Amino acid sequence: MIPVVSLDQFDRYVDQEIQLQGWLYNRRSKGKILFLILRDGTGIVQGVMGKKDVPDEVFEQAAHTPYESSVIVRGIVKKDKRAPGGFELWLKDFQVQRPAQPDYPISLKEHGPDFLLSHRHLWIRHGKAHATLKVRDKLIQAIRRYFAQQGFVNVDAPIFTPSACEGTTTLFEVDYFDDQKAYLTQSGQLYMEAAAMAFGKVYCFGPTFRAEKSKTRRHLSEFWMVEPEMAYATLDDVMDLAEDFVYQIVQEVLETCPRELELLERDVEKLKKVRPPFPRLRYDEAVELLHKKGMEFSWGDDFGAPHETAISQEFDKPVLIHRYPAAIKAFYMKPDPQDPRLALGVDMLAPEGYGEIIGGGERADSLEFLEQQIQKHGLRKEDFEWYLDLRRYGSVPHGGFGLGLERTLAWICGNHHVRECIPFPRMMTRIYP
RNA sequence: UCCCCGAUAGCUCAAUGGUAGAGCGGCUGGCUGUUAACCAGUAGGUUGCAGGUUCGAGUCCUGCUCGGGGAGCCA
Repeated sequence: MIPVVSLDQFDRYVDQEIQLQGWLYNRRSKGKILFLILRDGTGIVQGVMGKKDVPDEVFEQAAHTPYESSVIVRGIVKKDKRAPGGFELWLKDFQVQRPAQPDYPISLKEHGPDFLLSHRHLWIRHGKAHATLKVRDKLIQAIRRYFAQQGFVNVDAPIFTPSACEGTTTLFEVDYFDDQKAYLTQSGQLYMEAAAMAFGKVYCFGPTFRAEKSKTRRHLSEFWMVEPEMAYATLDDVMDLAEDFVYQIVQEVLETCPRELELLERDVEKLKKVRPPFPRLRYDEAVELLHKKGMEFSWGDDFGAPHETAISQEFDKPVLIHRYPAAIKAFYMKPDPQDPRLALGVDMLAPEGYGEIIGGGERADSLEFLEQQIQKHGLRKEDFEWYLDLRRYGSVPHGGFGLGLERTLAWICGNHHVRECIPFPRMMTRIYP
């Protein structure tokens, strides 16, 4: 019985005959010898077929099988220094499971973004798109492992929510529930605050939705966010967690994805520098830094993308910026006891201009203050009664943050655009495939 | 919503206002070590849509559609 072996197991089958179930990725013909590039989802290998090694009809068929036909081949695994992956497969048989049409659209040459995105369902078979999604899987595993090891309980937040978290303009409306509008969630945070009062340390991890009219390489309409929340935690605790968390997940990806990062041509030396401590700047200090660099900026404004890039360029690690003006932050942020103009919020900017990957902070724990804030922001108090209950029944200092998965992945992979960092991106201009 | 850029063969792109082109991919053939192989042949076009200027428009003008990049907003 000839074993069916996947490409990532080839090192255990050197000089043995195996079967490979996969697809024909590419072909080079040299007359009486065929080089058939095969992929099986776990990797790519060059199959070598000499005309004398197989019956004529098998050779003829292999020479003319269209790319991306599904094929089952039999051959001997050979170590070979010339092979990019270290192995070759000396073919003894080549069976076409189902021939592809001869007009497979994606070639190994360059394509434009519009074409590739319209063929995303096929594009994910190829090169960097494929490698990025593999890294995404490992990153997700690292995230879940980290929180499990730190004693966090996974408590997922709902996708449908009854009210806006902060303003209604960025929400997708859903018309289904009786008597009231519903929205797709833009954050699970408020629910995590409830969960933290029940379990201590919690996190949620799921899709979030923003109906922003944003067309930039940092924006998706649907993206994934992981949001830890801790009871009895201060802003410093939140910053410590964010720092250690980002350090650990980057380390794990470096360890588990060396081949993918190489294929992505990522300069891993830059990622290896991501070790604690990360620089921590007060908003005031960040503003000063911008002024020192000759940029115009008024105290009280929020940082735009050019400012974020300018700040992150000064460091070779992620940088934490904390204590923003309260006026530009969300209603639930706790004011700084040292200076009530400031809120105990923190953002983390990724290096190399990848922008904000984390936003969070310490939450307001006073019932009276939150009631004022809800009124000040023009929110409907009845929508937030459950949230206020958390302050009525055993309120404690607490906080957490949200990390955007695709932005983090774009940074780790060195990808230009977040749309390549999610299997099927949803953007303002794109809902297909 | 605003600003900038673009749309020509399946793909990536050329073409001074004067006959619509190349490379890749497809198809046919050649080659026993190719690495985005190479060589020869061949098929493939309503130049995004609608108007306008002109003897003549892929090219200039106007409007529209679609896409890309960015701003604002955000992760």
